[in-house]
Amino acid sequence: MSMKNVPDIVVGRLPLYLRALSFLGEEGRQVTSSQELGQKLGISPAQIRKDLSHFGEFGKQGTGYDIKYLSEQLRRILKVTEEREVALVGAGDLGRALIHYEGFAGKGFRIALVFDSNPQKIGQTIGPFEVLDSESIETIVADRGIEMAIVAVPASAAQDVVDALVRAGVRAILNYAPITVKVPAGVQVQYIDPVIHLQKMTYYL
Amino acid sequence: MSMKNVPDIVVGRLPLYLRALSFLGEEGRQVTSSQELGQKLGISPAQIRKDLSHFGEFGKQGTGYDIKYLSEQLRRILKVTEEREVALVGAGDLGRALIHYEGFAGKGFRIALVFDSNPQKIGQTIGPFEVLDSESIETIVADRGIEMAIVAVPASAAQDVVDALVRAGVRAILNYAPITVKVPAGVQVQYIDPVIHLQKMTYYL
DNA sequence: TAGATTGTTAATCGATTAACAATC
DNA sequence: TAGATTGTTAATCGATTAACAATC
Repeated sequence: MSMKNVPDIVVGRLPLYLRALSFLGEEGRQVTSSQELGQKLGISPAQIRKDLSHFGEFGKQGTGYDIKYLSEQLRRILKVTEEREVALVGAGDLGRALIHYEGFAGKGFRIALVFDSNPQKIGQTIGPFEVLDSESIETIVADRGIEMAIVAVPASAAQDVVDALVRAGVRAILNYAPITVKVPAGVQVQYIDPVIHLQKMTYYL
Repeated sequence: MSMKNVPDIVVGRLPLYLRALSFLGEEGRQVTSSQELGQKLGISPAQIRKDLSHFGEFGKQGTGYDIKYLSEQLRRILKVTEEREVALVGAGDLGRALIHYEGFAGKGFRIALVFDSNPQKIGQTIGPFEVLDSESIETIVADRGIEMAIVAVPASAAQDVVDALVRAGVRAILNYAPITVKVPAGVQVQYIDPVIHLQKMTYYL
């Protein structure tokens, strides 16, 4: 199904295209062009057309791209047409923020389980969730067939949590802990660390 | 002061090197090598040496790098030897999580001001902060000479907040709102959006 | 038709890697 | 010394851009 050999960096831009298209759609727009998208995203029009050409032909010469159609195609390519269940580990401040975050809806994800290892938090109710014991990650996540997880625990706990998730069959992890974790081949990890982003910028100040 | 023309992508890796060195230091280690760092970060040793060579010579043949010394040099290069004050806009769940986040300490940043536009939140105390009215961003941030900010408001409010920050003299913004914002040349923006990271990974599932 | 914009090719540009002399 | 690892060069690899025929 997925095209032969699309560079990672190209795949990484598709979600940005999809997000920009969503905004245009919400503004009631019907069509757009590689030029307009590029303008909004700070990416050259040529690059956008080249990126899309890895997956097919989605535009019309002289007209541009139908926003709804291209959005559908990108959702299909990215496999976010359905909402996937995501396990969240860590019910601290960040975990709570993620539970209450409304930005997942309609973008392909839904938090389905929440774990924490703190006995004071286990059993507690946060939003629509009862916090489960992290000890049960392996059994519950595996039973439910969940493939994605978000790790929002302290750095010291992150590797153990990731190991448990991997044993449970999770194949994609978004890690908020400020540590590079080890995972077997075939398991993907993405990192979010505000310090890293801030430090990148101070160099240029 | 800053070296001629170091590629962005190289600058972007320096914080990762610094973070890895910090961990090694905390483990009591004295020296490391490009090979070990590469192993931990999933980056080739040659690339690490090349990256560092943009800024000087920090290692010893046959031995490797003194962890403390290289850390100091990287902190100097990244300009995170002192703690910079950061303005936080948005005192919702995410804002609270950032206020309570302990990972900024010692990494070069300290949240110094917190703003929100919700009258119910203004004046409230969160951790050590009184929440200030977003209307006062321009005056207060400018008075205090703050150059960096974190935006943790809904997408619909983000551009206005960014505009106010820019008018206040902020030159580096970490934006958690899922929207690409417009800023004048000379102002940097970094983005954190969990949906984007998750969507990148589903492609490979 | 005239104007606009795609998809694609070829050229350019830049980043990564392999290899090794230098040297600790 | 022998072994290890740096800093750097040159080669390779890959990504971006410019340009344009095709065509809506």
